[in-house]
Amino acid sequence: MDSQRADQLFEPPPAETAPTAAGGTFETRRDHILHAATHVFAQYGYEKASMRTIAKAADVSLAGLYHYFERKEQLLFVMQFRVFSSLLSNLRERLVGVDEPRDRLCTMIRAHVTYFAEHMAELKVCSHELDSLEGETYDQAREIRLAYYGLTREIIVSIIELDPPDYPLDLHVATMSLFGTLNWLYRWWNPNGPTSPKAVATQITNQFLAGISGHTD
Amino acid sequence: MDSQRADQLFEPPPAETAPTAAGGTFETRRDHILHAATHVFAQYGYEKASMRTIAKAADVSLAGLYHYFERKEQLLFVMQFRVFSSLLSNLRERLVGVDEPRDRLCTMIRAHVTYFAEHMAELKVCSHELDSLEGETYDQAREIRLAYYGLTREIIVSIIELDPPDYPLDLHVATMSLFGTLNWLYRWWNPNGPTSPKAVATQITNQFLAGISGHTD
DNA sequence: AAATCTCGTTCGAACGTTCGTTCGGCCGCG
DNA sequence: CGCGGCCGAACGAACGTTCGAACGAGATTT
Repeated sequence: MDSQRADQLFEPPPAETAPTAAGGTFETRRDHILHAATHVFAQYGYEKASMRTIAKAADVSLAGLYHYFERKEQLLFVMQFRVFSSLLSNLRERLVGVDEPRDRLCTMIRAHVTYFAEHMAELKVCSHELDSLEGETYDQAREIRLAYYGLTREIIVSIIELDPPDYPLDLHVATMSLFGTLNWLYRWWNPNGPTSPKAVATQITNQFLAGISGHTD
Repeated sequence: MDSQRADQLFEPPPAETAPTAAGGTFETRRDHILHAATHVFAQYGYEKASMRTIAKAADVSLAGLYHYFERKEQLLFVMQFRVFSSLLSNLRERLVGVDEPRDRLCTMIRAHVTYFAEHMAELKVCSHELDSLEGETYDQAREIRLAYYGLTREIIVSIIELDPPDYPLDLHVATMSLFGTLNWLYRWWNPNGPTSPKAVATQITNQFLAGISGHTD
């Protein structure tokens, strides 16, 4: 139970344990399994993905899988928690030194789209399986999502204050319409297809900026 | 098998069969079950929703449920097909006589948001369970979705031609960003909450119009 | 140096439950 | 009497999870 506490998820590798495993340290094997599970979740969906399928994808036995993760839910939780956390910390890093509100939004969207392009399966699962966690695990994942939302909303607020649009604009609606666009990407966009990450990020930024600052003439 | 052919889904009630059922005609009971199933799908998700739960929600026995729908998949398919069809036909109706491209977009968004507000569970399932169908049923549902997409895209095209934006704009990206905003509504918007359907529709319209017609000054 | 022990790692096999689906027959109306 | 509507009970399969044993390498004992 406590092994799912957030503050225990990023412990540094415990000194120098010598593993007999075929892949390296405990953490390395754990990451490998999590990575495999993520792709199975992305392909089949959380409910339809079975522990047996995940075990095969990770090249371990069914029982061996349970040596690294106590429950199926833990696979989803740890994955979501890591992704949301790195998404947020990555955004905070990139925003350092960027002061102009419009530049900050541009940075946020580019960071998100870039992260998506590099971690498609992860973000697909994070977008699609938001409600598959329950109880405390759901609350913990939700907490980070809210921080990510809050940060984005503040950026939008500062843009609005700088240049109010002609029409009344609800901030929650504006923020969620941006997240809608971003979180829907996994349904149609292939980062390796004809439309480059940069092109998508630029257009979404332009559209959204013009949308909330725009003047309906 | 053939009972899932699209053209057989909207047959008028077959003359005057006299049902012994507690609710009326065969079609009436079928609709009642479908309605109950939709809400179970919306609450639990398609995979996690069991036929037993659906049967209880519809107030029929498990075996009785199979008298109206051959397979679980058929419940989802018929529901999706009906919703997409009425969404499309409803939009076509409302667009009759509306010629100004911006008015047509406004009509489209208002129609979609209104439909969402009145059929929340249906659209939630349609948005979230797009990949839960397989094979021919998936293709049939996809076909109507594509028609809906095409109609929306054409509206956007005509707006662009009327007033090109300052920046290069990919039409597919623009259309999908609108659908992203609309299809993400079910995650956060409550039509009975403080933000009215009209307010949401108006703001999404304003934002998107300013977004694709906007001039980044 | 050999024997014993410890412990993290791995697995085959099974547990109990729930799933979608089916079958045989009961009921009541025309 | 016949037949569509309906159901209790069961089917086989798949699910998440558990258990006990085997394995191998390092530490400890003899």
